[in-house]
Amino acid sequence: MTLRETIIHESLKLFSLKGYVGTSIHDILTAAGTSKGGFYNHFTSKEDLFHAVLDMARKIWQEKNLNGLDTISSPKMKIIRILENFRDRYLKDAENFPGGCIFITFSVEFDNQYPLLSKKVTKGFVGLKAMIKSLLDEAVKVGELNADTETGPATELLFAGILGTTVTYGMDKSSENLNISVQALIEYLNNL
Amino acid sequence: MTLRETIIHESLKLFSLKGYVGTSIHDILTAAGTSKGGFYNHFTSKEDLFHAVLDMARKIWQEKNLNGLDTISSPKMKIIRILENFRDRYLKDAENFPGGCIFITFSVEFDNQYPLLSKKVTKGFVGLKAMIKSLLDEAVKVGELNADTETGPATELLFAGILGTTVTYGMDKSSENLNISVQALIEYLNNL
DNA sequence: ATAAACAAACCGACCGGTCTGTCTGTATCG
DNA sequence: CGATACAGACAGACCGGTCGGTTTGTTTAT
Repeated sequence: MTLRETIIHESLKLFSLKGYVGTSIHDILTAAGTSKGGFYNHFTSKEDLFHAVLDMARKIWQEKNLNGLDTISSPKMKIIRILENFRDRYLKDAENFPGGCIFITFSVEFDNQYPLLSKKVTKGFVGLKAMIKSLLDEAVKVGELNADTETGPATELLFAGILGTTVTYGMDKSSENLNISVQALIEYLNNL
Repeated sequence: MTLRETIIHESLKLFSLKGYVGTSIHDILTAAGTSKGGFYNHFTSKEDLFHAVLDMARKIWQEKNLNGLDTISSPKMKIIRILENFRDRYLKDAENFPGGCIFITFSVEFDNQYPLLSKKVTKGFVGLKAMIKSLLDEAVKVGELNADTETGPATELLFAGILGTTVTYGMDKSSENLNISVQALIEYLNNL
């Protein structure tokens, strides 16, 4: 692993644990075992690093949450698979996100304060929400859900449920509650 | 309003907007129109102020979310009233929480980093969760919900839904999405 | 006169970022 | 082949500015 990669990966973990503002360049240098010279040889600023970290986090998010989705044809089963991936592969991924979902941390840290960074983070959430909505619409189309199912409210509930579960798991780190929450969301989907 | 009260109220707003660490003493002094002397005459430290702010936030939370609850006897209607209060009286309360729910901000900011402060913040969430659980149990008891209703998962879903809605509203500040989310939670409760 | 309330200069620690210098690997010469 | 030139990688001293907190001094009310 190159120094640049090491810095990005260590920063990802530190940002997950302490947030962007709460993590100092010094913290990063110590974790990556380098110095100011090493850092600024690869990044022009802390914000430059942030963008690199966010890109890496996005890649990991996709790998974890969309895993195996291409082998499933049913849109309803696709949503369930996302929920299971979210529970089993993503939230518990302490190697990359020891402090919990980095997007939640960023979004809470940035809104009202760093609109530009906030906007970039929010984009990911919008994408997830749109994906859920289009899968629900498709499920209605192919008859997996009743034709009169209101996919708008269902999307909002599933999306809010995922976010809320993430926050809760960040606080109590309880696998048990996590399993119950996700199971409740799956059953909600099945009862639509 | 005394200077102490002014400082607490302005800090509440600033913490809601920028978080605890992100808000400097200088910011607070400017907002409250005072100086270091005025501040440290009433508080021994920034953390001392934090506790005062948290106590005030808790009071406001109760006033807003539990409003009118004592006039309702039905446990199910009580939960619905809480959800409506949460939507109409609490989240949109820009006077006290211009940057959104301060407890979410604090919990995300503190977990993994300030365990003592985190624990104090988490206590409030635990209380809300327990309240929802006991209201659901009571609803089962009085026959408002089927006897075989699993109140555990329902509690987790409602709780995660509230937290997720809070995070979402903090990001997009969309009243429309907020209304849809809360309505979806109410309908989930009615379909239990 | 006295004490509380407040203003503001000041302190050391730490912040992100710059700058200089060293060290190492490789290309280019005789 | 061996000496030299040079570029990129990295170390760490250093910069101005801001942080939370202390101290000193002044105003105000009793």
